[in-house]
Amino acid sequence: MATSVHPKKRAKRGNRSGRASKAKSDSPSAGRSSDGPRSRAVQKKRTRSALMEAALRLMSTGRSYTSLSLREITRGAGVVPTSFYRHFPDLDELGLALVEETGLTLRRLLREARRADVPPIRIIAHSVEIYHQYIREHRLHILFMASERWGGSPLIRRSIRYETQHFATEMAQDLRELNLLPGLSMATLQMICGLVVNTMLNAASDFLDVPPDQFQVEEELTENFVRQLRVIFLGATQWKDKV
Amino acid sequence: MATSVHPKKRAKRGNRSGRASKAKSDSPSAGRSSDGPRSRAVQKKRTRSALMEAALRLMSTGRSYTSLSLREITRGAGVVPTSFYRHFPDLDELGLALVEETGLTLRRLLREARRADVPPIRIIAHSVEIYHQYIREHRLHILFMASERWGGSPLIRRSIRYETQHFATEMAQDLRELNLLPGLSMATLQMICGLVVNTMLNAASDFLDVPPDQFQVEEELTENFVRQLRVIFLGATQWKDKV
DNA sequence: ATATTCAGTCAACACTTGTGTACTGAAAGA
DNA sequence: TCTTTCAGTACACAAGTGTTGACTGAATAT
Repeated sequence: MATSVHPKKRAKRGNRSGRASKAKSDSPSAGRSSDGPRSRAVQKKRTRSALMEAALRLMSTGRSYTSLSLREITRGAGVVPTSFYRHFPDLDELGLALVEETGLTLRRLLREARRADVPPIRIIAHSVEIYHQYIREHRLHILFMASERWGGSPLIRRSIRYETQHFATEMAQDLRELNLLPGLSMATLQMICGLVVNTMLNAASDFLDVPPDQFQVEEELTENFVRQLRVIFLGATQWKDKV
Repeated sequence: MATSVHPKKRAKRGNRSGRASKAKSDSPSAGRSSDGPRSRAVQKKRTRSALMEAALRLMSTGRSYTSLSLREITRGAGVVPTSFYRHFPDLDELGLALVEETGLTLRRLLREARRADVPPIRIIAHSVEIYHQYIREHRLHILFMASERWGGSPLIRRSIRYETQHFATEMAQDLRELNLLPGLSMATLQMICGLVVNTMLNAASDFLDVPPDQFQVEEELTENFVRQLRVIFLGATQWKDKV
């Protein structure tokens, strides 16, 4: 307050940690505390996911995964830095675990959207609703996926690419089975689904960049997203595979 | 004077460099060397762009901008770390300068593609060719733009978003003037161009992740990109604005 | 000719970083 | 019961970080 005689320092990059972090030593707080059954295996899993969760949490203020440090993450998980190596050899490996976890829930999303017995005219809007809700529920995972897709680590990038391609493929198969877009080759369906997935992730990123209380903006973004999907599917119905 | 109680805490960013980085001292090498006219102003500009160039160069091996350190950049520019502040108050500000520079060349691209008097059937393929070449020429700038679009710094993100929106708007105006897609409202054109721009940037990212000698893969990606644009424009021609 | 400006340098600061080695103590295995 | 395993800790180290303040000397301004 009064002490800010210093010339205005520019807001630095993302790092707003919040904690004054006077603690000189790394502070264990979840290490081996009070509650629950303490079998070795479950405790290990617990810490492991505490680490993953901490990483996501640190990203939730707009920072990129690559800019997180090992120490920050362990600090956020309430564990001493060296403990990290009991779970992952590497920060990259933590990232890969996150990708995998996200991929799992993505597939669950697809399964849910799949058994939508709604009239074909409503199918886009309905899927978007599911997706919309999904984004809110798994906010941080999606954030991670969408922003590290072209982020700093080549390994993570590759892994995400694999996951999204897989996702697109499954989606293409669904389209085929539901017999929407009849007469399109699998390759074409795949191409279209790739476009859809990209549009989904872009929309998610846009979405997650607005503070969660801006209802008006959310509404607009969703509207725009639905329209873009409409354009794509409109184009898809007109597509003729060359023979 | 100046109570030396600096509350400055925030300064971290990951450097997971891995390289051995032998250079112990910061090495000036472009500071005030040999060639050319040395007026103060031009020399300043020279160093400034050396810094920007260094940042891009460091990113060209797959690292994200947010993970670069100030010292790395100055080292890459052949200048002592403290010199940085003569040009930018901040790493964010360097990033913003890069965004601006990229935006300029983007607009040049658009101007070039605009005066394409090719038959409408060829217009997509032709534009893609221009874009393709453009990506190769400005590889690093595009890389920066496409990957920091959802990268670590909120400021940079915002700035890139602004730039791409601007780009989409100009593109929409072009479409209107060329009278392709007649009968679509400006809002709809804007929505469609937003989709196109996203697709462009996604394609660029995919593209830049492929080592530059993989001709086959490049070909495939381009093909896919063209097809996706076709779907979009096909959809656009079918679109009916509600009245 | 003299004074001023200011891009770049230098040395030092307080701090964070990743990781190695040795230790601890409770859970699991015998 | 005794022994082994191993998640988490404590401490240490070399190396990197952003930023400060004082200094230098050539290009400008007077």
